[in-house]
Amino acid sequence: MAPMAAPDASKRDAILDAALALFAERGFHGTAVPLVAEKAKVGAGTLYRYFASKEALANALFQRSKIAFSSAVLKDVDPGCSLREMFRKTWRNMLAFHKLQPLVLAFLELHHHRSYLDQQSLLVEQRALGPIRDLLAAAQKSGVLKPIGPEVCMALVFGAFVGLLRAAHEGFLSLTPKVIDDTEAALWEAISA
Amino acid sequence: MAPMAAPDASKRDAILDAALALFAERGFHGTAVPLVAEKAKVGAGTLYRYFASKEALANALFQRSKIAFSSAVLKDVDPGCSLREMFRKTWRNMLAFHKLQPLVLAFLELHHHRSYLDQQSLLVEQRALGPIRDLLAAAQKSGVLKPIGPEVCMALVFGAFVGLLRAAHEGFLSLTPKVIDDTEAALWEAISA
Amino acid sequence: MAPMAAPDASKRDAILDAALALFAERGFHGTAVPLVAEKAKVGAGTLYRYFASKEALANALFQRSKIAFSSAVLKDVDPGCSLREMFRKTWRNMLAFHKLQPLVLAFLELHHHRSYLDQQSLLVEQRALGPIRDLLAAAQKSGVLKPIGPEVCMALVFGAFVGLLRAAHEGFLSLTPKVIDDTEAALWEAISA
Amino acid sequence: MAPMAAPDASKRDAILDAALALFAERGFHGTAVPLVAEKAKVGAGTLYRYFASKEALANALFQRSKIAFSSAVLKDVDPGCSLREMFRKTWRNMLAFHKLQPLVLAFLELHHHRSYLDQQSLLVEQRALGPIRDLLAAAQKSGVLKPIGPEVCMALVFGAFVGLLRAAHEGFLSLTPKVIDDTEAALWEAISA
DNA sequence: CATGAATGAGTTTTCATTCAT
DNA sequence: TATGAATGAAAACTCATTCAT
Repeated sequence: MAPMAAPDASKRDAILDAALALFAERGFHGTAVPLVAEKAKVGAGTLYRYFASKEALANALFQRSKIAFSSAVLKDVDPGCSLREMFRKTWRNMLAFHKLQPLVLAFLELHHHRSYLDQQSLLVEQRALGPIRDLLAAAQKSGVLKPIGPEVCMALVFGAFVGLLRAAHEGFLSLTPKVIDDTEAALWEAISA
Repeated sequence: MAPMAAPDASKRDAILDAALALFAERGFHGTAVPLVAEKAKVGAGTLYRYFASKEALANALFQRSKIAFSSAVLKDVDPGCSLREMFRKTWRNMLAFHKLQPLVLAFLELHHHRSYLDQQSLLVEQRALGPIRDLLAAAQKSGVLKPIGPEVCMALVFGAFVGLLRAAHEGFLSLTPKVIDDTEAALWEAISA
Repeated sequence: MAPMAAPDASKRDAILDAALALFAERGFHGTAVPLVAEKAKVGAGTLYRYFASKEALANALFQRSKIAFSSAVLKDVDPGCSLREMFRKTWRNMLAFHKLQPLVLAFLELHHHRSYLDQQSLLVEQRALGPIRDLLAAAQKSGVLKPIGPEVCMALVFGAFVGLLRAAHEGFLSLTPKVIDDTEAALWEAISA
Repeated sequence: MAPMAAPDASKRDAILDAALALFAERGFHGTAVPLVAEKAKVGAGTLYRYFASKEALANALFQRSKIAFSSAVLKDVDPGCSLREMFRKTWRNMLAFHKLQPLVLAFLELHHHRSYLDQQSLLVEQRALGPIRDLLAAAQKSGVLKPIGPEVCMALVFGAFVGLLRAAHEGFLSLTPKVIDDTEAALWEAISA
């Protein structure tokens, strides 16, 4: 009944990609399903062969996006490096991801997902943030970071990141290499002990 | 024809308040107009005597909210004080505003308004941020703050603020006085020269 | 949320009447809601102000129909009469009802309602048949009727009645006064001791 | 173009059997074609190699069912016997058929077929009932049965039969041997002169 | 003026049928 | 020949907006 299995993965991806672009731009409630289908170049009914409902589509997209971003954040971050170096790499990863896939972050961070996220998606979100949280917790214990709690630290850094994206998105500033380096340095001062 | 003027301001406010609660919770597209009318205890038709359309209502609400928040941010900030003191006051104002009117910030910051904001609203937003921007620009010129551009500075601080709100909203942390003071100190380190 | 209350009873009745005609002809699943609305001369959305769903409409119609028919069956049946007389009156009531409101019986008896009837409707059906069942049970106890159980007796008589309706409906026979009297006599022989 | 001929009779029967089960339970309009195909363990497209349309399938099923039942009714009815004996045998045949193939009668009698039956099906129905009608006509001429017309007689007996099935189906009574004998006797009294 | 019942265009979703494999 | 993924027309239902009262 619930066709979560994918007979044609490329079509499934096309639908997810179309949904990403539209949800990022207009939000979940502001996007009509036939519009997603049209952008994915499939019939409206076809979409329902891959996702049981509009909500199921949004959840699948949310999970794919969360995993993609959180994987990218810690990519090539060498645990042997100093925390200073790891933070620099992490920050650059985040901005590189934004450059490569701006829609993923626009979808994840510019919108409020509460009204349709299911348990599974919340779980995925928790798991995705786990490694980052753990890293911060260890760094705070070691005394390199301020003892303000890993959640607070994440909220500050990630909030600032989203703030920059949003400002860039709305044309208030441009994410030049200088801005990236400046903000990275500033945030390191904010969180380092 | 276009009844932008309101014969009964209290009724208009009731509609805006109802819209605030519902838009903050479910977003613009997820909220039905008759529901707003019901919550405001007016007839659905009456709402249209005060606002030309659902979009017009959302824009009016956005403007009221932006102005309310930006006024609160600089409230009682003494220009004679040190910038350090002014920043502390500003930060506390932001969190006090959140405590008093959490829905206003939930509406403004948890949702994406692009799809319905009109020129007027964008203008109001610009104007509301002007004084803060000017203050930061002056502080950067004077060398108290890092020379990272007032927009970047605002994006960092305000983004971090929203990040904290969001994390609190989703239950990851609690905005205790200690957290407020810690984050204020951390962000001052981030932006001060 | 569920608008079972009726602001305009005549419109509600118009919808029920339209649904009766269409459901009787094409059945529940074979009838589109907009068709019902059109026949009732209301907008498609209006129908949903009076009935929460297509199922709710069908249940309301079922209940109205069951009550109408079961009331008609025992109408003016004098408990002082002989059972023979009461049966004759009952039989004539059933056929008179059919003549007056053929659609009600077509809806009730030509279709299968299982897939959408709710608990309330089943209860109404039970209650509607109660008096008839009781009458038959008493008559069997008194020895006037064969001791075959009131349910069996009802099934025979009512089944034969529906069989006649169906045959008439399909053009195999005509319900003339002679047929009505003949069948009444025949069925009396079937059930009387 | 119209593949009324079937290359593989067993597959055709599987489809008819699947349709029988589903149509009996949910009715024609309430049953999805892919569901029929799935239950028949054939592809959805295959079904259309055996039946030109959903309607054609329903008509074929109706005809098969009508013929099966009407054949069963007069099975082993010895024309040399008394009419009393023939009626008894007929009645038992009907109930035996119900016991063996309850779905066939549920499909035929619990639903209304008007909206999709074609001319051919109506003809088959007529022909199937012919022998029974002829037998009754002869019996009425001979004076053994009441002179109420063979159609009326059939409507009474067959209607009562369906009434019993329906009551049993809905749990109001159980078709025990005693009930079967009692009703047979009662109906004989109803129709015999 | 205020209302809220009425509406029809728009929403999500289903399904009879086709056709590329 | 058999398949089942694909489809778009149509289903049930919602909602921004209007207008008679």
